[in-house]
Amino acid sequence: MNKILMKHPLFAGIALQDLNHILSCMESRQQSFNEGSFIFLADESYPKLGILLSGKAQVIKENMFGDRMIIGALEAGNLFGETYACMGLSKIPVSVEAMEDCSVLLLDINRMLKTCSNACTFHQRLVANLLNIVATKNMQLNRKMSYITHKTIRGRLLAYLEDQAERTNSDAFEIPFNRNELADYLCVDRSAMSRELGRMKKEGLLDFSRKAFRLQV
Amino acid sequence: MNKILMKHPLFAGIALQDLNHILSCMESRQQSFNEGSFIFLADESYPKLGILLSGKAQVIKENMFGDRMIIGALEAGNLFGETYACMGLSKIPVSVEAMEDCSVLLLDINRMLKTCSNACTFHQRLVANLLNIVATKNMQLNRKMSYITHKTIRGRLLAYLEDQAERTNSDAFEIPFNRNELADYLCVDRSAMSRELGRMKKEGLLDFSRKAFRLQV
DNA sequence: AAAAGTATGTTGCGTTTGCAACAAAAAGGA
DNA sequence: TCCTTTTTGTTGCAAACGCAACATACTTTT
Repeated sequence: MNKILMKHPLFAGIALQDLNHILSCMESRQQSFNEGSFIFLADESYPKLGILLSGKAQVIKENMFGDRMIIGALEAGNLFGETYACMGLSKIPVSVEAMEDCSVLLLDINRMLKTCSNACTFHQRLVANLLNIVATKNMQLNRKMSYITHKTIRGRLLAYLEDQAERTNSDAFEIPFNRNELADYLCVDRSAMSRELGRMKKEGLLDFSRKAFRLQV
Repeated sequence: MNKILMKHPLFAGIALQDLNHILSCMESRQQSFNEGSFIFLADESYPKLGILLSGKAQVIKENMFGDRMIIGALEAGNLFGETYACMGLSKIPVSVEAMEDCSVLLLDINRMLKTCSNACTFHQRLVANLLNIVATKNMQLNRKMSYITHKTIRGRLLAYLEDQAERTNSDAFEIPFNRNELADYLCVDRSAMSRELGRMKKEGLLDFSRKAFRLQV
């Protein structure tokens, strides 16, 4: 458990001995869930900060008609529930189901925000880390949105690739996605994207091989 | 100034007299900017929490080639810079330019996160409010993303409208957008969207008049 | 009530896209 | 090295879409 927590951005900059102190001071609970059971139940559970320590889980939303939509997959090390906890909702609007036997660390956001009586200085760092995590997700979403806003596949590709070039300060760079993942990320059909990439290469806009790209200036 | 601040979600639940105390205790600065001057300069300014008190401004990003992209418009009451401040960046990656003479309140995130020496209890509320704001933006982005992920106009419309129905607990509801705004929000062409709405009405999927919609169950 | 302005709906056309099915190339395992 | 699996590229086709230009309906102003 400590291995996962020590590496987790939520506890960045916090030493091991302090971590244990914090966890007890925040009355965190480590809890196990059997495969198929619900870690959070939509419209019933009070939203908490969850860290999946082991196992796999899914975030699920059921609509009015009762059909379930999978919003996301969780694996060991993943943080979940933080958006709803930080929003201060009293009921969480999604469910989280254990797809394997799971071990979970649950933290109460209110305990996190209130400076504890023993003036534990790491609370401040913890809150700053949480803010950092939520803000970073925010920026990642904004970034993705700025690509997807473009209506054509070429527009999305150029927006994405030019951003990568800018962020690596180089016209040549490697992307972290394979074609399938990139197409998913940009919300387009893989084969159509492949076709467009081919066209762009033929037009001399760029060159690429697998994950290595080069933009022509 | 106090009128705007009192209504601002960042200071929700904080009384007027406490607000003034907080602002001084956080060493906030109220600053004026002439039209055309930069409130933040990309890659130079240290990111702060900004609240536009009066005037209008634009968030701008310049790419490698120097052409500027308008990321967003700001008007009185708007919060800006919070994402980058909360991420703990040392330089802000975008510029904010005053489009009119502007008055701005600037807050240092670090002062906000550190409990002040006089144990001002409202700091906690302030941080909770900030977390709430960032998390809420997060959820709004996620929501929009869940619509745009659909590849067809009809898919996006149904995702959006069904979500509205669910959130109002009714098949009949009013949307907050006109056609232009809705098309922009869903990243589709207005006329194509209008055409699709017409088709869906003819197929009996839904009915609508202006901003009033009804989904057929 | 008429005029001007804004919002919404309609339509034709060429392009882009998703989809499906297959081909080729690269990576990984035995 | 051979075989299997995965990844990437190709292509035909029908459907969906963006775009532009215009028509109609509703609002606001005077």
